[in-house]
Amino acid sequence: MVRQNLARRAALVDAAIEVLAAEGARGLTFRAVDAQAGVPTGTASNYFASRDELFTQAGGRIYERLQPDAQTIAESLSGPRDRERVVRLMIELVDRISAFTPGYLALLELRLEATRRPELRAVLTERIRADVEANVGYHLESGLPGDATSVELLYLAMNWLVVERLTLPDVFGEDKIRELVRQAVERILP
Amino acid sequence: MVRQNLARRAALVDAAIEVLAAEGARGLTFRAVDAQAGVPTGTASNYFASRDELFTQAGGRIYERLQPDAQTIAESLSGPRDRERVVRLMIELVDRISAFTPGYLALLELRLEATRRPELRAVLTERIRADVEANVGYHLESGLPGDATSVELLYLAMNWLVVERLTLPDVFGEDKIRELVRQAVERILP
DNA sequence: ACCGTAGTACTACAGATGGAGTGGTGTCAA
DNA sequence: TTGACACCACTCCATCTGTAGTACTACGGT
Repeated sequence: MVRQNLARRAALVDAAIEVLAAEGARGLTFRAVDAQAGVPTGTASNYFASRDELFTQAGGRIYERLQPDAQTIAESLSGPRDRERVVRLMIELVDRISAFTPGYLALLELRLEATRRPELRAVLTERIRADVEANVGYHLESGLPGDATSVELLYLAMNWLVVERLTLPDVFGEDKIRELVRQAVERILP
Repeated sequence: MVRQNLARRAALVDAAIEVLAAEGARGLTFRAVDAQAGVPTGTASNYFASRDELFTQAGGRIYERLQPDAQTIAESLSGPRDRERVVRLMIELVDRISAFTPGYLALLELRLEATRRPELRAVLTERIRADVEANVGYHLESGLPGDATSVELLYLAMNWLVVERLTLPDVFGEDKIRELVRQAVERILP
């Protein structure tokens, strides 16, 4: 029988994210999720019909957890709308993502797994397209400098910057990363 | 006994790259390499002392195979040194990487695996740092427009663009990708 | 206060897969 | 003849899935 305990279901999905980051996509098994969540063996089996469901639900959940909280958004809407503000927003973005390292690594694992699972690919494509569009829309409405293309280019650069930082931190140092964020904004924005 | 047949060893490393792309890091096993290379079970065990060695050797090999060939380099050194040339170089870069999809996907798998294997992390850090430096050096010496930071920013943007293209091709379409390459160059270069 | 029922938590087991490591045999060439 | 190698076989071990079954808990009805 499929279990309905929503708190436990959420805890299992969060555990799945941790497992993805720590063990990779192929390590995402019912057993591993059980262990990570600290619940008895067999529990995840009772909550998810298949591994595929584990992947798609993790993919749906990660984006919720990577979003800025209300306070961060509110702060970003105050003050001058200049390039310096965008620099600070981007630094905040990179730091926020880095603070949820397992989530971002899990997202990369899911992207790679999406090349093998059509259903997961559909979920991620939908989420990420919406995220990019939301960022563009937010940026344009807020009166910050830069057009849609600027936002997309910043999206590209910031994403890979985070990849570098999280996977091979010694390629660029911390200082260099901050500097690259600043330079990216200053050169990409008109 | 450790085997010395270099041709076969190379074939096994190349097979390892294919396995990484197709099965993920955790799927990189001696058995899987044997199967991919079409050699009898147990062969990879005779050539590599451990899975770790398989990872590091794959990491070392991928970058050789992602480099442009001599002809491409020669062509890039002829003609005018303007932004349009850089646009074409970047499009060539993105297409060349996309043409070796398993290699790039394997590299992503290796980056993720590097968060768990210090030895692999050291190898990749070394290779990638050298690659970035080489690109910067090449760019500056060739008289193309743009400074070191420009090259680094293009590196960031192009890498994630390839990630998008290879993992979730429907987020941006093909045309959009070309357009983003062009826009990246035009905005990042002075 | 009692009891039945539904939904869960937890345990256990059956069945199956797949991989690591190693030893041995046959082959070929110097 | 000797050394290196291709190929094959076998043992041991770790792990996963799927499901059945038991124990617990809360809650509504009486």
